[in-house]
Amino acid sequence: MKSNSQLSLALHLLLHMADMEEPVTSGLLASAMNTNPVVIRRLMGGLREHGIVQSRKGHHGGWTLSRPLAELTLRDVYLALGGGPLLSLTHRTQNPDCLIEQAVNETLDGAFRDAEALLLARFADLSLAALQSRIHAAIHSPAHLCA
Amino acid sequence: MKSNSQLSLALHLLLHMADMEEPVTSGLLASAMNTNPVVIRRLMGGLREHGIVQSRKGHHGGWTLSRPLAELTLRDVYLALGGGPLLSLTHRTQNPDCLIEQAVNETLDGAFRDAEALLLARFADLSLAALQSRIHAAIHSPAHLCA
DNA sequence: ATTTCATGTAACTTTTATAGTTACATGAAA
DNA sequence: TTTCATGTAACTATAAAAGTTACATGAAAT
Repeated sequence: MKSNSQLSLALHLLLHMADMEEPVTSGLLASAMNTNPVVIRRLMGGLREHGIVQSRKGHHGGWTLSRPLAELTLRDVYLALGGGPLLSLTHRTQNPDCLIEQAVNETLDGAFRDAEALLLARFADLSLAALQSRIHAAIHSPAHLCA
Repeated sequence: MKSNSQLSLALHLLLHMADMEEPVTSGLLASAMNTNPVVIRRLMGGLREHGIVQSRKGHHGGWTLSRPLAELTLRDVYLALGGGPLLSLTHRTQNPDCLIEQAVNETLDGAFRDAEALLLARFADLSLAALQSRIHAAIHSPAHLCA
C-alpha cells in the first residue's frame, strides 16, 4: 500500500495558518513543510473549493482561513480533500463471478464499512479548535514550531 | 495508495481448498485466480509458517489445510500474512520537531487506533466456517465457482 | 502602463509498494 | 532416474502519491 499523507499535511497547514494575521504564500508554507509550492497549491485548491480557505493573487496575496477553527472538523477536511479510501485493504476482483469470492468481498465489506464509519465519526467529533487547544496546553511560546 | 489484496486472495484460496480432498498445486490455484504460481507460493508460504496450511513436494504434492475452517478466523489469516497496515492514511513526518505536527500525529493516531481495533475485533469474530456457510446458504451446487 | 508577485494548472519525473515473471535449486514420488 | 511440485532469489511491470518544471492568469505596487 502506498499511503496518503494529505490529511496530515492539511491539518498541519491549517493550524499554522490560524496563527497568522496576514495571508501566507504557498512558497512560505512549502518551505516550512519541506516541499514544493505546487504541492501546497494543489492541496489548498481542494480546500478552497469547499469553503475552508481563500486565496488572493498578486502582492500581499496568499492563503487565509475562511472560517474559525471551531467550525471545522477533521471530517470536513478529509472530505474536502476528496474523501479517498481510508483502508488499505481491497478486493482482488471487483465484481467476481465466483460465488466464493463474492462472499469474501461481502464479508470484508461489512467489516470495512464499520471501521470506516467509526473513523469518520471520530473525525467529525474532532474540531481543529480542539486540536489547537491541545497544542496550546502543551506550550505557551511560539518555540518548537516549523521554520 | 496502491492497495493490498492479499487478505482477499488468501480467503478466496482457503475457501476453495476446503472443498478439495487432495492437495492442490500452486499452478492449479494460480490459473483459477488468474495469476502466477509464484504469487500463490509466496502467499501460502506465509500461511504455512503460521500453521494454517501444509505443503508437500513432488508427485501428488501441493497445498492442504492443516486445521478445520471453524478454527480459523479472518484475524488469524490477516496476522499470518504479516499484519501489515490496515489504514491508508499516514503521517507526513514520523517524528516531527514541530509541536503542531506532533499534536496532529497524536490526534490522528488516537482515531486510527480505535478504527483498527474495531476492524481486528470484527476479523476475530469471523471464522472461515461462518464464511463458508454463508456461501452454502446461497448455493447448493458447485456451479458459479472459479475455473 | 509596466513591472513584480502570487496563484492556477498542465505535463512530466521521481519514488515506492504491490503484483507478476523468469530462472533455477530442492526434494519427493513414480 | 525421470517427473512433478515446492522454495526462493532476482528481475520487470504497474500504479499511486509526491515532487518538479514551465508557463498562463490576474492583482497590486511603482
